[in-house]
Amino acid sequence: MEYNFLRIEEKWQKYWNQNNIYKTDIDKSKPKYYVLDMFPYPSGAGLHVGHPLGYIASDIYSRYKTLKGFNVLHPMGFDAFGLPAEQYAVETGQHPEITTEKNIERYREQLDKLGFCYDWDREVKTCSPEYYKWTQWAFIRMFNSYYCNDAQQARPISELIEAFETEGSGCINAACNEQHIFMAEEWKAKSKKEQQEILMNYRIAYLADTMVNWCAYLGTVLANDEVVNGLSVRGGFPVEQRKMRQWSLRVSAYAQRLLDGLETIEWTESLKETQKNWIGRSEGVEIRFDLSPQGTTSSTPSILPCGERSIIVFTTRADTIFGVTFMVLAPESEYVAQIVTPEQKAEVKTYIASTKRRTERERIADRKITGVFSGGYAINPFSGEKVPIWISDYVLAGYGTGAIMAVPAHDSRDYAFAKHFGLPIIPLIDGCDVSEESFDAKEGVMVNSGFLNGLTVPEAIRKAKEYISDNNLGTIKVNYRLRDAIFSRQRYWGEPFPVYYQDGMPYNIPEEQLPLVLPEVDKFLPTETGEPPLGRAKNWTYKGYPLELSTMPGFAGSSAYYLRYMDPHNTEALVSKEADEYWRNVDLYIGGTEHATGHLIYSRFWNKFLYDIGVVVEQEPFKKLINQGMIQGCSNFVYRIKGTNTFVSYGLKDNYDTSELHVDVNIVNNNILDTKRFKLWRPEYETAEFVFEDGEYYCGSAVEKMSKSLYNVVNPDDIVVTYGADTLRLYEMFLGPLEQSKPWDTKGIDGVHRFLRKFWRLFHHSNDFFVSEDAATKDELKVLHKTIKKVQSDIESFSFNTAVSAFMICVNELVDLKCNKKEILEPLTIILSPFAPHIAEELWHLLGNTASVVTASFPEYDESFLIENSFKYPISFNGKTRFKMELPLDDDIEQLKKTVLASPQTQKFIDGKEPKKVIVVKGKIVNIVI
RNA sequence: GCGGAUAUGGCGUAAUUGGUAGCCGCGCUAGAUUUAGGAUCUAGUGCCGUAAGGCGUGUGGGUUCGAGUCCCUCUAUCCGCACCA
Repeated sequence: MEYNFLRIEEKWQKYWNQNNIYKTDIDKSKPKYYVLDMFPYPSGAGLHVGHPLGYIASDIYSRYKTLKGFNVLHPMGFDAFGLPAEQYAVETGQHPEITTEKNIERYREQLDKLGFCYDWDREVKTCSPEYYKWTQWAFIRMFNSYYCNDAQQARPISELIEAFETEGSGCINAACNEQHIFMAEEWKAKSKKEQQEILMNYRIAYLADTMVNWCAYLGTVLANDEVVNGLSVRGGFPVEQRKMRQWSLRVSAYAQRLLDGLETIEWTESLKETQKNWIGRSEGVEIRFDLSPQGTTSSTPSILPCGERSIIVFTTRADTIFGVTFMVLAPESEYVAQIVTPEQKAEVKTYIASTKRRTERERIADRKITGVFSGGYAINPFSGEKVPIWISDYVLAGYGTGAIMAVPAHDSRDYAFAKHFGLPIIPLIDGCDVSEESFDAKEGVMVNSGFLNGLTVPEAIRKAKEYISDNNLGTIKVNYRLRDAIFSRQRYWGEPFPVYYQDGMPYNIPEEQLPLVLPEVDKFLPTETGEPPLGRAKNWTYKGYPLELSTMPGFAGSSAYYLRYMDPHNTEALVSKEADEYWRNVDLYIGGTEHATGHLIYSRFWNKFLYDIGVVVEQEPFKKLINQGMIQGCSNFVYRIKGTNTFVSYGLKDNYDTSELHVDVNIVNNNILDTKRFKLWRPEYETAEFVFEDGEYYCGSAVEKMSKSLYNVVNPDDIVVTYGADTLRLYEMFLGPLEQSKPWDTKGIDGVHRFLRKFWRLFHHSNDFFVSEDAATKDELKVLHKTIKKVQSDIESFSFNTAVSAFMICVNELVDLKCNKKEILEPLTIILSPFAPHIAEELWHLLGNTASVVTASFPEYDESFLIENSFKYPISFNGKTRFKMELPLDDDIEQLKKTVLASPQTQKFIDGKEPKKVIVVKGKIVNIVI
């Protein structure tokens, strides 16, 4: 009986399915373990061999944890709202739901073939109303909450209203867009609409005019993480900055907690670093520069903050204030209008118009130094000097106060600007040379700096800060780069906002009337008047009031899905208290790095919000996170002689004028082209001729992204048919460390497949399953215990490649020992089962066990047996290892030394002399110095 | 520019965490079996050398009886952030 993987895999997949082997329930008698994969977006292309890498790893770990006695939650679902299905709908008119369902079905089929242990009863789809009801629900809660900076948590908006009614806004320290100062009486005198407008400033989900990334081609706004280098991540279309009225989530209020939380979770340093960069905390001061009287237009009354004629800037280098030689405002800054003098007005206007025309992409592409003098001056608060105020687009309106103090000697951007416009540069650090470039490092001793002279930079920063707060020149302030997340998308295929408009102000639909189901539309395009597709829906109103026309972005549905898996069918709550308190959070999360600044930030924010309002018990959603590497494609090329249909082999291509063409990797083996299949591949190659090299046609190769258009996609279904799911699983793990990216290489798969067949044959004699009931020998037991120990520690450290190797070594050794004993096979079956569940299950049953192997428990290894029987310690002389020696485990070091020194091998090396030194490490003789 | 990571045979990788560098697999070489191919089995395979031996973990240095592993220098590659004041 050969190893018939197709029969075995089909049989057991059916059995697991029918017997609900992977059904999970709350079981308080066992410790829980929650293993989660980042759920996929079901694209039309289906899975390629790269996708399952993380899924295989999480499946192995889940099965292992189950064998270890944990109650393991291992669910799967689909992130089903999104642009591709909608783009397809726009082009074909087919409803995105149909496309999505079809794709999900295909994904499910492919996943099932790999033998994963998902509890499919818990499947979630973000596009189903039962699911997005809770996305909408969370939105309403955010809408009805504000962020209290004192308590550092979200609080109900009703508390804010109460405070306004009793004490006015003075006592409130809350995250907001714009401070409003009013007394309780003033609040009460305001109209409902005015009150709502003020409250909108505080809500965690709020509507505001914000600068957004507008992608005209996609017809929607995008979040910051969806834009890279001024192009949309999806599609690569240009994105411009535009002011629009949009929903946003006040993620920035959580910046510090998002930062602090990183210290409590086991993520890789690089991922934490990425998030730290994205949050971008910087400590500094906000300092006030008063305007020089002749520098302002006397006709405009000042409405600047603090009620004074001044500019507030943010700096992390308070120590360099003596070196400020000019100031710069962002072109969009609200200060600009106040400061520009009549003489400069025309020039400034022209400049601002020109910066507006430039997209962000252009600004990044050609870093031309541009700017214009405003005509105004400010007073340096430290030196009393008068400094000119400029306007330039190198200062960002969205960060800090949109205005900076420029210290050209110690900031490279200010330096470039100063050189370009001929502004003075004052060096402040002893001995630094600023004739060619600025000195940006935070080191050295201060000079030219009044009361800071003689201090080192860190000391000077501290002292300057002290001086500023003592003299009421400004405040100590922490700034974050993290912005609020723009939450509206002018698209169809997303969650509708549970919001209607009355008198121009938004109000939420009552929670008990959720879900607000996505309406039908005739087309998936914007309306003729430029409204989002929902503008086409009939009766899209609530109690006669118009409903919001935007939908939520992709990250809305993926932000709390891990909670829904805990209690997926609950119609009363996102997750029940009981389920949440049992499952708590994800113990192991596996997925790609591409979500570092998107999903993984939003999810953490969303979770913290739910924590604040008492829905969840854990502050962090994902305790441990592993980023699996990408599996790249290995493309092959053929070389066609230009103007002919003749193809020349790789080694000879330089003798001809050729063009390089991608060829389907599935008709290439070992870089050798199957010319017959090549001719059949496409009609135009039917008459192809070849110039061979040693009788073969060799292809060129390169590592590229796995993609349909590069003909380098390897489909897991094909591998499963040829080798079986168990081989694919083992091979993907064997390829290398989980976190590393690596090219797919079909060549090596034979080795792994051979191993499984060898293992199978070891327990089959003349076509029958055969195991011996004899007791195992010491050597056989040693092989077993060594393997258990190694595989266990490898799984626990997620080193699955070495675990597979260990198993292969084990089988080789058992073959050498001709061991086919039940006593050995039974535990081996269990430890193999996470990796190759089908063959393990088959052997398990052939051994006469009826219950499924997943209910067995992971075998223990016997440490003392291993120690007793693992001998051969290396013995070195003068640091050079000469031989291995069998030594007993002995605490008596003196006795050990004697044994070693007395041995004939040692005598040969020390040649009768007395050794100078004997070094013993961990109870073993290691080195003898002669 | 700032930050993170990596560097070992022809290739993917391993090294009990400071103790025989190259496990396991691919590939390659030779042989056995087979009508042939495939499959299987046996032996070999870091480099130089007929051999003895020597050299070897990106570079240069250091600590140590002993370094792929620890410290410093440089180099290369990959990733993240980037007019963030």
